[in-house]
Amino acid sequence: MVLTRVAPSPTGDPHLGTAYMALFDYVWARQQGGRFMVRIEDTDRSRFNPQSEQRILQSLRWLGLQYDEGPDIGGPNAPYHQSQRLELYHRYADQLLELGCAYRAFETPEELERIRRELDGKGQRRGYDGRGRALPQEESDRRARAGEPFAVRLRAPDSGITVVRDQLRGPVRFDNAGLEDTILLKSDGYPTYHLAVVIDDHLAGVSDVLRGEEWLSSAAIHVLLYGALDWEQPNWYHLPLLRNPDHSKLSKRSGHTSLEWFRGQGVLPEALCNYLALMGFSMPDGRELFSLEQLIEAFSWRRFSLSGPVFDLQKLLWLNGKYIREVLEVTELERRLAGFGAERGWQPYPTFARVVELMRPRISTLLEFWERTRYFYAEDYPVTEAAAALVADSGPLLEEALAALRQLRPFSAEAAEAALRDLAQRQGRKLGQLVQPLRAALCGATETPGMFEILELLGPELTERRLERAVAGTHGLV
RNA sequence: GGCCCCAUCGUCUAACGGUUAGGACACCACCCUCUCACGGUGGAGAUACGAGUUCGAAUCUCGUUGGGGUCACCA
Repeated sequence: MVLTRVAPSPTGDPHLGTAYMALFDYVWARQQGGRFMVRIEDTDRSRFNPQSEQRILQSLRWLGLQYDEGPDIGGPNAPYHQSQRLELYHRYADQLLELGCAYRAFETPEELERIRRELDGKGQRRGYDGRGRALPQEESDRRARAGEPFAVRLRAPDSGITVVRDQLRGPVRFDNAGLEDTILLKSDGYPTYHLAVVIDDHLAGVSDVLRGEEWLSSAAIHVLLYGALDWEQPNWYHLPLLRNPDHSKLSKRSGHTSLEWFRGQGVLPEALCNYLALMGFSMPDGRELFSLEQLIEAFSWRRFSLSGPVFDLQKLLWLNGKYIREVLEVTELERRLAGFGAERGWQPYPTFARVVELMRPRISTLLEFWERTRYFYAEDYPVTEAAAALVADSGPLLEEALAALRQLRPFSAEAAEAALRDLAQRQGRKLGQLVQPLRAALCGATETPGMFEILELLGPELTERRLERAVAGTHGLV
């Protein structure tokens, strides 16, 4: 039985990298008929952020990556917060101490800092020299009993090699001499990631550990712990890290990494999942547009690439546009736009459905729709510099257009086209020379859907009012 | 710097010893056209380098180079 898990740390914004891992956790578990679980790794009290957990869980739900067990829905492996599992970690830390696989270290942060500097001076970039190993057992016990704070450190083997059997790269060998006596239990009583992850994954029966490549180095520590506790190892999958355009590990510094940002832009969750899947996986037939269901159907690790993919916002936006115009039904698109707008105070209006139709091939996000169609539903629409200039230069021409449009009956797209073509011909101009100023005056922009359709949607009243304003030179001064 | 991972167009990738090295985004041109998009057609653009194995290497091996990760009482 396959059990995968994603284990976010509630320290800040819901991260794109979390979604990336969760996506493959979800897909792999579903395909294997297994389960997918969420666990909260809240063992760092200094970075804990009380809002973070709910935002992360909500982002996962938004993406459609439904988990089978987790902090808010419970399940057979509760509790799902590491902060509520402290006795467990202590029990196994004690066991490791008894086994001789770990030892107490009493150095203070200041002492450690000094040790680190000494080692660095000797050209060794490591955090600790293992001096705590020399402490006699009785003294260690006595100081612990006396209440002196200590950390529990792994007693890394001095020789031999530890092999991490990564499912994606084959055996990865680590020289044990290069391993550090990593801290397993902090002096505040909380475990570090290394101890907690091994215990929790084992106890829950996590069969497949999917995580970022950043963990590969410390995977040796985890393998050692599984061995010390005589537990069977899970299958390891270290996935490549999403990269910034400069190829560094994806970070806030050079791009957007918060899932909430993408949602706020009006990126569709299915498009984001689809795009994330493309970061490493490829369909056998090369298709780039596919649903989560199709991904589950076709997924295979053999088709997974290991080079760190650069996250390309432009391509995501293209894909999102593709979903908007080709995947979603129009009515569904209307529903999403309405829902998106509602959170920001934008309401559908009488001509909304028709405007959606016209804008569909012209937008790549939901936000873009609302931002670029304000002239359809409000009078305080923005006027671009180019539009303002065009209007200013076209007074007489607009007056003629206004006169012609006043006569327009019915006020339909067809009639408007006939009238404007006729007017342009009488003026000896190309249609565009007439329509562009009109567009600028009526929409405040030089880039919009077809003018004839817009005239019909605006209707005679708004059209006349806006043109009168334009002719009077008060355009854009609402 | 030590250790570890990775290496095909600018970017995401296909090709699992034999292909004119394919597709997508982006870019350029043209078509469509009232603008902008969409759509269509075409174009430019890659196997990092060097050895080896082989009749034959993008593909296997080694080295070099480059990029990334990691070396916290953070995850």
